[in-house]
Amino acid sequence: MGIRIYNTLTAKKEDFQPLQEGKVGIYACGMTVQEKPHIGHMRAAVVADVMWRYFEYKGLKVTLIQNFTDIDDRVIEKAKEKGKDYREIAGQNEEAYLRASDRLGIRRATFYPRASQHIEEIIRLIESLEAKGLAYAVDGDVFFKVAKFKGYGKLSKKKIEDLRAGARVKVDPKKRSPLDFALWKGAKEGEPWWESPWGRGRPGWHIECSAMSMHYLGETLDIHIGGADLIFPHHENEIAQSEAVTGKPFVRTWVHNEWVTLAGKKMSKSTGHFVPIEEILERYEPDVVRLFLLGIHYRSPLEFEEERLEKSKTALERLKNALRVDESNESMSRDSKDSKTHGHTRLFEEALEDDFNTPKALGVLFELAKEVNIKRAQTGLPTGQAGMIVAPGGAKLLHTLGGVLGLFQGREEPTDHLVPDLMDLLINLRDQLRQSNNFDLSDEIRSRLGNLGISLEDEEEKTTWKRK
RNA sequence: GGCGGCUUAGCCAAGGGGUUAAGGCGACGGUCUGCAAAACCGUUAUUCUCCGGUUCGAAUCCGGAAGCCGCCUCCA
Repeated sequence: MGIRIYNTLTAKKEDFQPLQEGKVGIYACGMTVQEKPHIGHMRAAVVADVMWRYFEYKGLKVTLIQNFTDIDDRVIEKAKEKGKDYREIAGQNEEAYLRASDRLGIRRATFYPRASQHIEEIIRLIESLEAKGLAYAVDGDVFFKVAKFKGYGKLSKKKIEDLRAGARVKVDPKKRSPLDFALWKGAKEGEPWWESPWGRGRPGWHIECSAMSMHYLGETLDIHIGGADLIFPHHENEIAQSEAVTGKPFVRTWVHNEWVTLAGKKMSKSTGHFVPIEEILERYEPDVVRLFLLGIHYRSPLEFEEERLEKSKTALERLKNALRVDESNESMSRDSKDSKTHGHTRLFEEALEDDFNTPKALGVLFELAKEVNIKRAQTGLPTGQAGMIVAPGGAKLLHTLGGVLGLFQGREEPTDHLVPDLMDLLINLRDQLRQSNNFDLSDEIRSRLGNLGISLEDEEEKTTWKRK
């Protein structure tokens, strides 16, 4: 079975076939950097990250382009508000984004182009639209003539007539039709600008993605991914601009993720109704957040609740406990011929190949964890050694498959040996107390370590410790 | 007004015409343990919002109702 992906354009799951054998080009709509990134931005990024990891697991080479919209009305507004240069605002939020992205183990995109760095390509694109009679300039602004593009509305399933009826936004009087959208905006006093054939100005919001995606990935992209709120008008407009110029299909598979909600309502930068990702990462380790995000299918809304993060935390512990094996033992790296684990691999792959069904894939991981634990219980060996017996097929596989979801990547592991050495010392002394039946004192040690965030587990042959 | 989505156990969440309706969290009982922890075993949905229909057979398909959410405007 190959990979099947739900395509917004056709409203169906389709067999995915890259344009070029063995290579996948993905363009991910990134954030407009007028505000801090929130958990919703990370959801979109994690979805793209898992796609990348799965494609790679299947031997495909992925190029992922993710833009930053650094020049746009909102960013300018924010800069004015704070009395700063727009580049400063954009830079700060970009950094915050990348910091959170790195912590969550989201792979760095191949490139992170910025709108402001591709003005030339943008201008060329607008010029060809103008030459083809699909764009018109009015007083320094340039608009796209929507009526001239057949198929407008095919992505969002909207009819032009309905849109007209529903238009409730004040229409720019310069537009010939309310549906037309800006490709280029003339600069007002005090705004950043670039020279152009239409005078000083800046690009409209939609054109940058067409220009940059085609610049890096070619005229037809395998996959374009973004939040469902971008379907209309953003992606609809991207299709219009791009296809009007090239005459080729712009994107083969459109992927849209649903959002993260807060109290049932969509998070949004513009309303301030959101939880910044950095605030969450102060309280939860990255894998907990990943588990939280992947615990529901990407096309369903996900409610942000503390309780769910807590559940994810406990659930992650379960996986990590199954994973605890003695890494010094070389049997860890052996491959297994265990048919049962092959079954798990197949189920895991089937889940992800069915439109990236991560909740189902996680279910397989939990079942696998159980297998590992059962073997451990049967052999009656302490964690490390029993882990080793099933590790090649069990714990090792769990680690590998978890890795496809971006879990257990060993980020932020302490490199300092002092703590482990001190723990060995403490455990050793406590063992002596236990052997002499001094349980009051040994329990006190355990309890006080607990207060420091360290839990001890006494097994038959040895005591293990971990951070809570 | 136009268009789309969702409703599965105490909570979260897969499934999507026919074997026992995945999995996680929680709860209860048991095993193990000096006591714990971790882990294991057992119990926790005769039923999938409601009402009709199609079918030998529906949680799954069709029609309708109710509730919730979204897009049509900046948003991941």
